[in-house]
Amino acid sequence: MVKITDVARHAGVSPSTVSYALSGKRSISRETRQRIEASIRELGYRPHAGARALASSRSNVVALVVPLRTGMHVPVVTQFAVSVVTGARGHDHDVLLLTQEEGEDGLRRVADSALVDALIVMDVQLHDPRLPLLRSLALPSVLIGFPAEPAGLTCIDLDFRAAGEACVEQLALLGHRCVALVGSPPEVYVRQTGFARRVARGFTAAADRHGLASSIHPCEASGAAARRTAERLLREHPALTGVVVHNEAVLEPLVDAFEQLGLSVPGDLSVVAICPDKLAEAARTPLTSVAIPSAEVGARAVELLMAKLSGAPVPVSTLLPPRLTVRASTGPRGTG
Amino acid sequence: MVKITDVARHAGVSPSTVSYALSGKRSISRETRQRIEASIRELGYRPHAGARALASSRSNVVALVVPLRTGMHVPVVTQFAVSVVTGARGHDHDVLLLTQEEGEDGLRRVADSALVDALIVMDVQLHDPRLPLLRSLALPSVLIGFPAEPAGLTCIDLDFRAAGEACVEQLALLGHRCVALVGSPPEVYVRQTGFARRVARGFTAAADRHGLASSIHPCEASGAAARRTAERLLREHPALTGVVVHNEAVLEPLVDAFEQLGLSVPGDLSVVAICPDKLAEAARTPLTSVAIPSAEVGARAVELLMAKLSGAPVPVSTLLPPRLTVRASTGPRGTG
DNA sequence: CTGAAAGCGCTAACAG
DNA sequence: CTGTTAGCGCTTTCAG
Repeated sequence: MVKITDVARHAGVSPSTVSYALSGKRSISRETRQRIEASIRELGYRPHAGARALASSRSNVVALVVPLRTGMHVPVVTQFAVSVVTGARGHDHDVLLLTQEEGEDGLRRVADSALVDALIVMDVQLHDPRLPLLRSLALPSVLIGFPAEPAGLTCIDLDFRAAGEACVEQLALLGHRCVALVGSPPEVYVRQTGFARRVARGFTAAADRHGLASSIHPCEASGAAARRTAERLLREHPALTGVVVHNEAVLEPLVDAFEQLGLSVPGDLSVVAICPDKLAEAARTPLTSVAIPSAEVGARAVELLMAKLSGAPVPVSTLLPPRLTVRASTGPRGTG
Repeated sequence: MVKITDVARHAGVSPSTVSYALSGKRSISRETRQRIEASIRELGYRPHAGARALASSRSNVVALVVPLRTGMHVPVVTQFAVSVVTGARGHDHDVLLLTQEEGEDGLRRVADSALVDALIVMDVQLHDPRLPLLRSLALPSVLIGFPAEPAGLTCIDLDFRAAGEACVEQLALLGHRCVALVGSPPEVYVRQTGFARRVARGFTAAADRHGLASSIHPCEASGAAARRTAERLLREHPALTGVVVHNEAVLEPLVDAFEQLGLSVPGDLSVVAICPDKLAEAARTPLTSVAIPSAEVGARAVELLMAKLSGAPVPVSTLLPPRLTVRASTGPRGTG
């Protein structure tokens, strides 16, 4: 293994100079730096991560805690994780992958052992048991999703409330008077996941504001459940002409079900989804949708974390504004 | 921060004794060990990962390189990653997440800096550019998937050739005489991914062995492509009664298309999938399938890696035998 | 602008 | 069965 003293000798300087050349923490004459850089390249030097972490109290690794629960849309989580890795690499950090399963002990373990020097936690619940720990930990952290009480933390997410509102606004604009929200599976609401509730709140608030009749329907993530939900909607709300879907798994099955029940989309029924753009575009009937920008959330989360690591102040809350794209699944009421 | 000397003082022993109590590398009297354990608990001691890595030349971290290419089924990759993390934690290791994007440089970086002490690489191509590096690296590695020449490496995967064969055997058993394989998207074949080809080989070999007419059809991962493929199959192969599908994204759309074209499954057409059991079970018509056991592959990969880390010899190749489960999508020929 | 030297916290000989 | 001690490779004062 080639070490810093090897490079120093080869370049005819002291180890500390090599160290400073690498970190940029003090100025080095142009000539010296070039000699050092040449030596590094020539010898193939790579600083020992452990030694560096020991001496500097910085591991340059961030932990990413990913959820494994049912009801989470896997591609969204994955996309997010990938953008975190990419973003972290851009700041010379690596990413340690932790599963929800490890819980608070896992967080404490990687924090106390100085394995990582910051944390990104996904899928935060309204009353997440990890919150007290995260607040007390010396390490900076960024949460994806909003707990009931974000004070003392740093949280980021799509503004799901505004997303729910935007969907209704769009339907109202098109003249619809009776709308329904097909939401996440019941267990997602039960375990008090913030984003599901926020969509529901925004949906209801906007509907009330515009004087629309509205109802909310949690839905399991299966084709059969989608079918049942569609039947129930038509039976219980005969005046229904606008549907907001916040459930990736049932997007296509739901539209299929409506059509098999004799309704055309968007002729008889307009559908607005809250989902990744990719999904909305790929649907047989491309769906008008509010994007879930996983990659952007991931990138921003890393930026926030790096800011905190460098001591910069960051906002407690970062809410990304919803972006609605009109596609083929919406139209004015009564076109059919 | 509480360090090993604090624990040693508190327990009235030397630091090395604490270290040995932790590692188990030499025997400690029952009484001493208990005193040490009590002190550790009481003080909340957690060894500094960097210091430990520096002194022991072991980071207890393994790198996992995940693919990001199109045509990979995201849930399969994710499931695999999760089982690697879980397995690694079971051996007191953590997992560093790397993306394919980083390529060979990324591998070299984490290896040379001693950030990790072993590698798991997914989605290995037949002539993967990382192979020479992996062969030359001092670190042990395990590959998911088989390159053209696995000598000098450690590879594990489902036996996709046998999987392709098993599907055909099942169809032959049911009396089918003309079969087709709907495969991965064309780009997967083009970039020479081993598993796609192996399925095709097994499929063809078994068909020939049983005297069945057979054909192979790569298929894009979209509903529209599934529909086109279905139409084409019926047009070009009117005698077709058995279809093997190795493409998670088109499973449901393909069956839907067949039915919309007037064929019943399994009445007129039997369908066998190669996909995760979950998908096969969740389909509207539960699909007879050969399982893609991501979790098992991940767990086994970790076991192989840990064996290598401990110096034990491991086989170059580990092929998991296919497991076929009969569900509702297959039946004897001519039932319709 | 550069060097010398003192650790960072832990492990693993070596010694008993 | 336990203690002493010499590093592991790097960063960062302190000194010049």
